[in-house]
Amino acid sequence: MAQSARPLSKKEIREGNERLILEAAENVFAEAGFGGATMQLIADLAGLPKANLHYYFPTKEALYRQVVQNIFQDWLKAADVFDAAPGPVEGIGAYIDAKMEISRRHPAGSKVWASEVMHRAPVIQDYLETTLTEWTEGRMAVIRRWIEAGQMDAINPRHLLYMLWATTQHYADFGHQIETLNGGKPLSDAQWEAAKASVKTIILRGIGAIGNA
Amino acid sequence: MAQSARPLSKKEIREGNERLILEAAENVFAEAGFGGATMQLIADLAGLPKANLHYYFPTKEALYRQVVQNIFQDWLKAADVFDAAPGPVEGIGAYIDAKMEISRRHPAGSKVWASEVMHRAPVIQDYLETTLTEWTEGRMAVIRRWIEAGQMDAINPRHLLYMLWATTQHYADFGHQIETLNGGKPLSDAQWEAAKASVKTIILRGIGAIGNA
DNA sequence: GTCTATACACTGATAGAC
DNA sequence: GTCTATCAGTGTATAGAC
Repeated sequence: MAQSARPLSKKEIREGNERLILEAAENVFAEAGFGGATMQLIADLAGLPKANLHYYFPTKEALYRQVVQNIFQDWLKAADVFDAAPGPVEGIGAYIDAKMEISRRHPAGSKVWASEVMHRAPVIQDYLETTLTEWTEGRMAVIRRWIEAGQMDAINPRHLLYMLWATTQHYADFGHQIETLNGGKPLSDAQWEAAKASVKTIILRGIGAIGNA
Repeated sequence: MAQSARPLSKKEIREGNERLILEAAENVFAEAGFGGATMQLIADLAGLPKANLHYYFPTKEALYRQVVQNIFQDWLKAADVFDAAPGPVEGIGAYIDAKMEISRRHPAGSKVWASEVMHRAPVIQDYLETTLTEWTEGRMAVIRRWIEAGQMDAINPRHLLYMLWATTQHYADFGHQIETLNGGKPLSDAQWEAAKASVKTIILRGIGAIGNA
């Protein structure tokens, strides 16, 4: 309601519309896939004429590319908790919490990423080969240090990371299946807490970072 | 090379062509998604004219539906090992092995299923509500009996099942990402064995079904 | 920067000869 | 049962007035 008098600058208009379009695009790409999504659907959801989308993003693929890159950036941020932690209980525990929270709050982004990877990453293959590869190596080194320090069992670090990704993202990517098996209702707050607790308990016990109850 | 003389019966021709088409369709749907797949691509991969596809399957959606139903049937079969087992070590261990083997041998099917669920199951929603719901309830009952018998910890059975699905299917659905992180090469036999061993170790220890090494 | 009208390509599906 | 030719519908992208 503020700034009712001053007209928006061109930069502000651009940023506002781009955000509108990107948010709508993320949802439509998640629901329908790249091929099933149409610029018309995205335009309708964003509340703009279709031609305006092509004004801000030259092609459908350019728009899609921006959506995927934004998602990737969010995920990298969520991983900061990993390094700062003194051991696996804190580090992996916080990482599970962070990724489960992303699955809950931004399921569309997770689905777009999953779809992109399933289709052999036509748009973000370079990210997989550079940024993600380096990130993975770094986190594997952290896990190896925890193992050497006797803070957890000698688990294969790579497959542990895959299990963390798989389990947490499953709650977003297969959210519809989970909801159906929950009687058609979204998980309640308590059910989300139970999910997080189950994942953390099984994995942290499974790698020998905590003892039996 | 046998039967070079006798002409194929119409039934044999139909069955052979349907198998060809279904196999091609599974791969194309997995690679491109439902919206991105075209009847032309499927026809080319099957080595048949496009019009023949419509002779055997009236619409693209009917063909897709058959592909998804076949995948679902395969998965139900793989779950038989669960019930026959005397305890979680054998039951869950064999289930992990079976699902990892499916991810390795039929990754396309897994991807089609994942894509279908991610898009809110437009085709197999009824299966989720009936067959899958019943199957899940049955397996949860088995897990509860194991818990009551003291064969494993009091883990939430539902979230344990989700973790089993997530972890095993990840190796198919995200196979491209895993391959990229493996230097662009598919996992070797030894690496697949390491993957299976890691998953089984973490989960079976995590639920208290086996002790520390 | 916005939006209507439209060009152009492609896809699913069918008709009809063989 | 097979296959070429084709239609109707839809999608991306753009031109051009405002």
